[in-house]
Amino acid sequence: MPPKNSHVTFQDIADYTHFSKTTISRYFNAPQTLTPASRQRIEEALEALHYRGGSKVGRMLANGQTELIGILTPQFFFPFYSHLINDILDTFRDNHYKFIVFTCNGDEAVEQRAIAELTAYRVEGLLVLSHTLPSRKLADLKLPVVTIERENEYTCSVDSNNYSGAVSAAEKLLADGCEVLVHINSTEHPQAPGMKRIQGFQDTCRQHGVLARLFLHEYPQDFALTRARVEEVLAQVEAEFPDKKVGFFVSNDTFAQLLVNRLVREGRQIPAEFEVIGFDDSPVAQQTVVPVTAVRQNIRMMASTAMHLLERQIAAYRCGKDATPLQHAVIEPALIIRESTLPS
Amino acid sequence: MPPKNSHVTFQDIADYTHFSKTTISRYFNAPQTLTPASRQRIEEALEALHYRGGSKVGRMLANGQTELIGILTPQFFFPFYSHLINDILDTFRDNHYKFIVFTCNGDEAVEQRAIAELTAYRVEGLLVLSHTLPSRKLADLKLPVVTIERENEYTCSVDSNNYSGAVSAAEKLLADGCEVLVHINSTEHPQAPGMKRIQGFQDTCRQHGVLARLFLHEYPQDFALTRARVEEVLAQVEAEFPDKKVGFFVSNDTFAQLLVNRLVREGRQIPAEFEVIGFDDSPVAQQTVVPVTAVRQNIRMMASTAMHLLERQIAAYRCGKDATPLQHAVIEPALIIRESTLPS
DNA sequence: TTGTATGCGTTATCAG
DNA sequence: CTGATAACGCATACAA
Repeated sequence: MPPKNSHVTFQDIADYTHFSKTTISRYFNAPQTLTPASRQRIEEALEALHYRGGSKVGRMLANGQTELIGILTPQFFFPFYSHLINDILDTFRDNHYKFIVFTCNGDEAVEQRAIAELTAYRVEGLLVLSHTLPSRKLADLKLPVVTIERENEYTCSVDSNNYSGAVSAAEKLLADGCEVLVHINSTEHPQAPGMKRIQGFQDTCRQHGVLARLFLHEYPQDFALTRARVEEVLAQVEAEFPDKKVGFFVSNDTFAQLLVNRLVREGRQIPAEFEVIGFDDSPVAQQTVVPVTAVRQNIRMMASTAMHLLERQIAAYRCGKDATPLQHAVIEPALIIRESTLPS
Repeated sequence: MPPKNSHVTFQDIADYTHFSKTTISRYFNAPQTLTPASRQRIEEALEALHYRGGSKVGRMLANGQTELIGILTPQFFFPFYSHLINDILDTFRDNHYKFIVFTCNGDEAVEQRAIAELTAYRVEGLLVLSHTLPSRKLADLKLPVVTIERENEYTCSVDSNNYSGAVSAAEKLLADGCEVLVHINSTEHPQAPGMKRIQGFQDTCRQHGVLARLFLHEYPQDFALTRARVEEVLAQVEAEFPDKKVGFFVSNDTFAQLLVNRLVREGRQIPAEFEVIGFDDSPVAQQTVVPVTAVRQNIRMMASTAMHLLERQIAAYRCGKDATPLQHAVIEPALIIRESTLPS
């Protein structure tokens, strides 16, 4: 009988049943190879010993499979991150992988420590949403890695089709008769997938011969700054384009919401005088006074695609290969029409 | 020289330096006990072998300390959960604990599986935000556990002071001259800490001799339902209390936001005709057309308190005790005044 | 179908 | 200050 507060091991079960611990191991990993009678005997023992499951630690050491995946994310405050990670963690339902999660918050030192820990725990793969480390460094880890919506030159990746998202937004604004198109975005890493929104926006405007006005700025660190930024942009736009119907394509929903709030409080008509389209389609988009038309990222699809790409790599690694061909998945977003633009 | 794609072990370093692996272990765990010369020699070896850190798996098996903590949460869609978990994960900066996270989504089977996995990985403690399992069951695990904002009879816990939060909200509405106070809440588990908001609200109204009107309903599963619920409540209130200044105390910010949006779109004056106070103070509260006064949960404090309580228990367990006295921490929230009530 | 022997990478104990 | 040896809990190749 094992000590009270400790865990029941295969050895304990073996002693109780007078089998060897090998047989006990087989009971769990290949039950077919035991006689029904033996199985029965072991089952009784499990009952008697109050067996609550074996130790993965021993298993990990013995066969090297940890069933652990590491997630590196900046933080959970943007709905995009929390929703994506939510959907990734949900794959546990049909999948045996467990996730160790780190918030790195743009701090490279923390990210390095996190990676060191993850390799120490022998995680079988990495899902990287944070963008402080170049993909080159990630590739050096010689570990299955999938990066999501970030610079991805040397790693497998999943991104939204930011370009086509921007095109569909711009085309909607044009179709609704906007005379000037304004795009508000933040300047990030030049290779960030989100930068393609600028390209898609500009290309579409050029193609239609309509004026494209860009407002690029650094990502506002707090809410007051974002608010100030909205004021600046609006003042500028009203000065530059009085009496024109302006269509705003904004790089995130929070910004779109602030814009809508501001316009509504000034008594401007949406979508008659102004139209607004956001990006992400986070919950705020539908909760705004005037619900906001937005480019919806297919987050669920991004999560499952990322897991598939990672599993593929993990399988390859188990077969001894230490590099798989780079695959870059691009997920199509959808334009969700709400009241901040004309009905479709 | 170890094989190319494999990990460098203490044995490899020992072979290279002609020390024993015991000495290598000591180099990492008690460097003071080595001569500077030996340290030097080992450092050179680490360099030469491109050592990238040892295996926690071996360490786990040898000394039983996994430095792993399990988190069980319903999901990440409510800002309360994602923010709280964000702040918990952030403790990694000053702390050596790593977190395995599960989203259980109210599914008891999933939660059981998750717990089985977590014990299999020999996590040293559990942080439980999900509320499908009674605290009695959690206590049976004979593992350090802290429950957060949920039924907590048999476990250590951290809650917001829901009662005092409700009192301060009700008092603010009364001080602002509201003639009728309406509280909208959802019916949860009767022992859920959030239920104390109802109590605090009612007690305050009774004390001031003001009518307290309660709207309790099941938690709306989707956004359309929430919206419909807002309509019903508003219709009812306008029918029951025409020409009265009504103060709403609402159990979450999203609901408060919808209420505010609805009132604004109907041209009602806030805070002249109606006042609204939300709960949580999630980002939506300040992003609404009329920024919403809200009871702010001190999430950062809740996170750090939870970790402290858990560490205390873990320390006790390491000393062989298998039960620590139950501690229930209660964190004081703060009323954040915004434009949906009169200025303070 | 079952058992024996060995190894996984680290720490702990006890000697030297 | 350093080393030999035995654990930790499980899986696997090989033997019976």
